[in-house]
Amino acid sequence: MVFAVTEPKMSNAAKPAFFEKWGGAPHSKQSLRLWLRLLSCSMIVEKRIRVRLEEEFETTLPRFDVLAALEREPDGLTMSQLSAAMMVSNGNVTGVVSRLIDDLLVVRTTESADKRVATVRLTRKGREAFQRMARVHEEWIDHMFAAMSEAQVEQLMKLLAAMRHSIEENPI
Amino acid sequence: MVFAVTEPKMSNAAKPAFFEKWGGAPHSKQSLRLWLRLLSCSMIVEKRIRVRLEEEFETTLPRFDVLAALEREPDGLTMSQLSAAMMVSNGNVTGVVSRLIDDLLVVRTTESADKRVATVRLTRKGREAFQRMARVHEEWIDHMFAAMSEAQVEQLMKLLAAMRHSIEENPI
DNA sequence: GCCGATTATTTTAAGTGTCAAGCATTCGCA
DNA sequence: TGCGAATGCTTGACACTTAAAATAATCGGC
Repeated sequence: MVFAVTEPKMSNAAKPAFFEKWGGAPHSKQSLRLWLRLLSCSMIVEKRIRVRLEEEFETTLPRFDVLAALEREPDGLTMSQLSAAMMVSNGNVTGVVSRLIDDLLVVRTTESADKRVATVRLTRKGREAFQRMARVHEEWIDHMFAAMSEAQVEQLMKLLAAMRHSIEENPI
Repeated sequence: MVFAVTEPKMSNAAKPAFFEKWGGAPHSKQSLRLWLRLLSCSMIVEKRIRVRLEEEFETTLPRFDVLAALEREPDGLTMSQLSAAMMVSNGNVTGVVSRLIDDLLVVRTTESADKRVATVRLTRKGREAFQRMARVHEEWIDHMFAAMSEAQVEQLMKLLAAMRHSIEENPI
């Protein structure tokens, strides 16, 4: 999981102001603890999904993600659109798509006037495979979060939105 | 993950096609949304840390994680303990540690009575390198979460603990 | 003491991820 | 019209990740 090209990077100019303001404060330790707790939740869920996708469908998360992105676009996506949608590098998408082509789940054509552009589309087999997986995938998630109340889920949604705001307002 | 990427935009056109078609009970849809939101926060922070570790220290997150685990154990850890601590496979640790040895940041010895066991320890250079990185790493995290109030952080800690409970009570 | 089972670790194969370099193709502009 | 720059994509080198096979050392029962 590494950053894609599209993510804006912070200039060094923004750094000093922050370090003086926050460095070493008690808030800091708590931030680190929060991050580690968030990360462990995320990693546990993600690993389970990976294992189950492998066990049930003999597939991987990146493959599932590509199919999910294409399922929403009947007219297909170019390789660049796909890599932007998945926030992974262009070269990475090439490999994942190649393997999906080998399995006849997607097709790649160059029907555009611009012969550089490759368009990727789900095949019927790919669409059916994805829909089968997506249904079960949602059940896994629902099951894992079953012990949380609606109120907790609501509250967590709000706080994560706040976190995301904070992250995006404060790029490193 | 595609889900993480597209999640923030899901209030637009993309949502109905996927969710209304495959969503089950309302709680289910909400669980999936929660997971996607959590994942996107986690991924953004993680990718930033990776990029910054590379830019500032020419190192990677797995290497940093190994050093962090060893820093807490002056007597070192065996390869198995290390792989358990990092929650990654045994074979994976072998490669990361090998590269750290090449850089003289850790040492691996077989001083135990049991000659199968390899013990890994930080070198002085490794300890100093880690401490330098850890200080800045904590500042990055603190900076990214700076816009959140103490109360929000507290609340989020509680809710994530609840989530973790739910996940562990409900293995897929 | 010996031999099979267990344990610790490494190796291997395949997939995922990055960046940088390379190859076509197309665009922009003189 | 033609030529250098920009664009879309693939390839290659390297790191990380897993599961499974291989290797090596120890343990246990006889």
